[in-house]
Amino acid sequence: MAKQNTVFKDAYNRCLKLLAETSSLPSEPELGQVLGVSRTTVRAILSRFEEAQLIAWDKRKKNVLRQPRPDDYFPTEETDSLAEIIERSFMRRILAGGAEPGMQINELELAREIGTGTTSVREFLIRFSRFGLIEKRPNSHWILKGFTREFALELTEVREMFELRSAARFVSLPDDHPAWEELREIETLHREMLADIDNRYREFSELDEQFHLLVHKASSNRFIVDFYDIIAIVFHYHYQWNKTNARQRNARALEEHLAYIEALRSHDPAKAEQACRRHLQSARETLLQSIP
Amino acid sequence: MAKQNTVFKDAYNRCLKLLAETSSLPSEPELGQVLGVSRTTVRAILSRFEEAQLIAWDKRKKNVLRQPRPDDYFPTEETDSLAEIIERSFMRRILAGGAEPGMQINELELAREIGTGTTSVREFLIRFSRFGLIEKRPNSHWILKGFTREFALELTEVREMFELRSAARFVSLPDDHPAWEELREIETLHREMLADIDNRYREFSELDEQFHLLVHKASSNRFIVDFYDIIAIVFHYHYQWNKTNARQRNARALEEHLAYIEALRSHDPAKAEQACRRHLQSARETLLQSIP
DNA sequence: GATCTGTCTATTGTAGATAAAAGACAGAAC
DNA sequence: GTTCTGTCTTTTATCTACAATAGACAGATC
Repeated sequence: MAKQNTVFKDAYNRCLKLLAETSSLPSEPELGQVLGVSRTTVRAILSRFEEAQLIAWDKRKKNVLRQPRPDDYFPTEETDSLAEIIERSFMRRILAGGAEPGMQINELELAREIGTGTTSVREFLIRFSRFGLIEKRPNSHWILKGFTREFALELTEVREMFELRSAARFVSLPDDHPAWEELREIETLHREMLADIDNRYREFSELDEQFHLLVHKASSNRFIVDFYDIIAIVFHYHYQWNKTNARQRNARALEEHLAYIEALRSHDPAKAEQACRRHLQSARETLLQSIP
Repeated sequence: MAKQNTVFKDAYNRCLKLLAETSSLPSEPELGQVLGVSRTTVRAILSRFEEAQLIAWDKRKKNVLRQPRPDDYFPTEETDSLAEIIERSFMRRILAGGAEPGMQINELELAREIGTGTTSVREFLIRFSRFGLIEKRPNSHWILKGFTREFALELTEVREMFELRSAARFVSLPDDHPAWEELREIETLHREMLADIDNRYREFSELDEQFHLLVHKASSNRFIVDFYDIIAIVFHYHYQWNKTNARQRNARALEEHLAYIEALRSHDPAKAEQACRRHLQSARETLLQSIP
């Protein structure tokens, strides 16, 4: 197989949802826009819809014939891109399995285990190497440096420098900057989640990422914003992995975020710095606690 | 061709130099150590030496038969790894040629131009993307973000944060830390270069990199040290590219480095910070001046 | 008994091939 | 005249294959 058609399958599934809500589909370019794919893919989807007798398609007319059934959808396993699959497998291995620092990583073995070609694994490792968890020996293997205490400390050190600076920039953003509106929306989400924390605490990870990314973006510095990728991936998998006291930890973090948001709103740099420091410190502690 | 044998050719050339200075070569493992290659490659080199009647090889005896001639060496173009070739071609294109921001980058076209396969170009672009100069549109092309004024400002902002912190760490290193010895050596090189500045100012680039890397390493933070790669590559090509007033600029930078080194030596954080700031500011100005 | 060599195997780096996806262009439909 | 569709070309994502290189092991040499 040369290329997975995951783009097609994922867009197909999303298009099925659109189809469920209307009696006739819009033009090809418009669909492409909405689904974020090219017209080639849109046309492939429409052809398949026609085959499945979901629509009657004649040039500009795309009339819906019937509602989609559950078995019209492609199974979700088939809609993930190869890169996502590799990332998940790899993170599971290094976080859960025997992740001793110094271990060698073998491209071929990884590829076989994941059931994919070496090229994709190799490209993943190259991309992943910027996270500082692995290192390449040219013409030879990769070395796992491990998710160690040092790693966490180095990561949080930089994170704190960057986030403090970003928060300082944030407070001085002009009032008509769209970030303020976004901050307000995020605040609302925080309050909603906190009101129903027992049921919703698992959703915190995503909101956490959204909030901190917004803060980092205020730096207008691509290196600072890009660095947030590293933090996000570490915390993302960290949340999946370490579930002890999750409810309580997340509730506390939500409270801290709210204080932090309020401080940003005050436009007072000193208040913002203080709230930021307080939250970052507890985030750091949480992370460190999870490392043996 | 599956794999270039540049490792072999480069090691062969270096081994020729060793051969010129002795009457018999050491053991295979020792040669591998010295040349930084595996025994397989060492044995390939020895075989070739034998064919070229440079040595008489019988098990542990590797007696030199004649001195190497200039034409025994492989031409230097053949000893560069593919990655180096691609990097150079690419940097030339984006720094010298029409480097309008927003331009699309085409893997296939680049590969054809450089005369290599797409895989290598692709991997290079992935690795290079962490420098923030290009960005990928999945399933589609890369976009050149360009060596712009914003890029330089964002880069120097982070650089200054990192270097100030590293310098602060440096002054508090214990007296027996090897960094102090290295600093002394670097200082000597500075004085030597300054004494013969008219002839040697072109060598500054390399010394500059060595010095700042030493400072960054004091941070003991892999993210800070890794970030220095970006600075190094930008300044490296920048020096090659912008030669106006090179002599004068480099002389000034050398003086600033010496003041900076002295401040580090004083163990006084305030002095170090001041000297660091002063130098970073002029480095920033120099960089900005070269951008249209 | 330590180190070296001969031989063999496993893995990486790179090219080439191919399906999926993007995108360009001309003519058709509004 | 703008937007859409049909068709075609180009480019990317991925697999497979193979030479270069690394690395392992047993027996030879010191």
